[in-house]
Amino acid sequence: MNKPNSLVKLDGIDKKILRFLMKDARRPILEIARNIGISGAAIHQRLKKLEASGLLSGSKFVINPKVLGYTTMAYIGIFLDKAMSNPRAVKALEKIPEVLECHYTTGNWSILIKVLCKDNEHLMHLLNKEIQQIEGVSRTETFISLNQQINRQISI
Amino acid sequence: MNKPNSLVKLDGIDKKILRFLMKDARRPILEIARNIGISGAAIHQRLKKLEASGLLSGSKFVINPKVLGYTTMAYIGIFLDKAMSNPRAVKALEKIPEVLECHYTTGNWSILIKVLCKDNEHLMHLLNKEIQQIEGVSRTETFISLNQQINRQISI
DNA sequence: ATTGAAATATGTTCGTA
DNA sequence: TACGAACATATTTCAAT
Repeated sequence: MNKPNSLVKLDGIDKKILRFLMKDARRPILEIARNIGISGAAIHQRLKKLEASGLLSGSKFVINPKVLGYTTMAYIGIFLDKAMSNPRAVKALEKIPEVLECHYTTGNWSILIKVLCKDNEHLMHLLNKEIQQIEGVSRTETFISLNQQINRQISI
Repeated sequence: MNKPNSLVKLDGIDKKILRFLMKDARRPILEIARNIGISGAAIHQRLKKLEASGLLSGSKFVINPKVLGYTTMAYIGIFLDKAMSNPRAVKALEKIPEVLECHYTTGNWSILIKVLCKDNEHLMHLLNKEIQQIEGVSRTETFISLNQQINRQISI
């Protein structure tokens, strides 16, 4: 990792390499090398530098939850009692596998979470038996995603 | 891809393989093979089957936007005029690279989007000069993520 | 479904420019 | 930085069980 506030500068070749790998992390380096007309060793060296800079935080296999029967995604705004500390709430939310994201936000709520459930019944159970049961949670507002139309990373 | 409504069943070995690759898409298959005590050829075959089933939607390099100076993430609820069709709004949003996610949601708004900006000024510019300028957008509500505390995929 | 072995391709290191 | 060559690993295919 690099120093906290140093910004990384990418040249055109870095960007080309990253665009390939952001779309497909398993794309062979040598194949990318042939595509952009540079040696594999050079790409290898650049990737090592980018990793050391902290820009690359890893790679992931992306799985399609629908194929496992998870078809209901929702955002839930959570109001916490004044007494309830955010870290304790987050700790409780971490234990719920359906919770994929958790943000401490400005605005109406204390916390905004994204959840993934099999169906509406599963979501209802999650709300009533898991989320609402967390000590300090006073009220929730749920927004079901009927359709996710954009899903991408930062563009470089 | 498999047939629309067929659900995939994973056995323990599939899950082990996927857990490795969901954490690190470039982990060599042979290394996973040695870890779980099965041949590389067997893993290769299982992955091919999982890919054919539609469960694997690919792999991605994950980059850390902070290192590029993008430190402000926000969710924006968008109210659309009755006359405005969702698809046209989505088309306009697709052209804005700061928009990382877009959901058609139940509840207050028509659309909920996630955006990534360099700072608050950038976010303000995005709101006033880009989002609000889209024809049919009547009002927005912004929630800045002060801290993302959970970020993960479905657990298998 | 799984295996080992063979053939092919890739990852990695290093000396040099 | 980039290169090519050499070496170490990994991927992929296949016949056999």
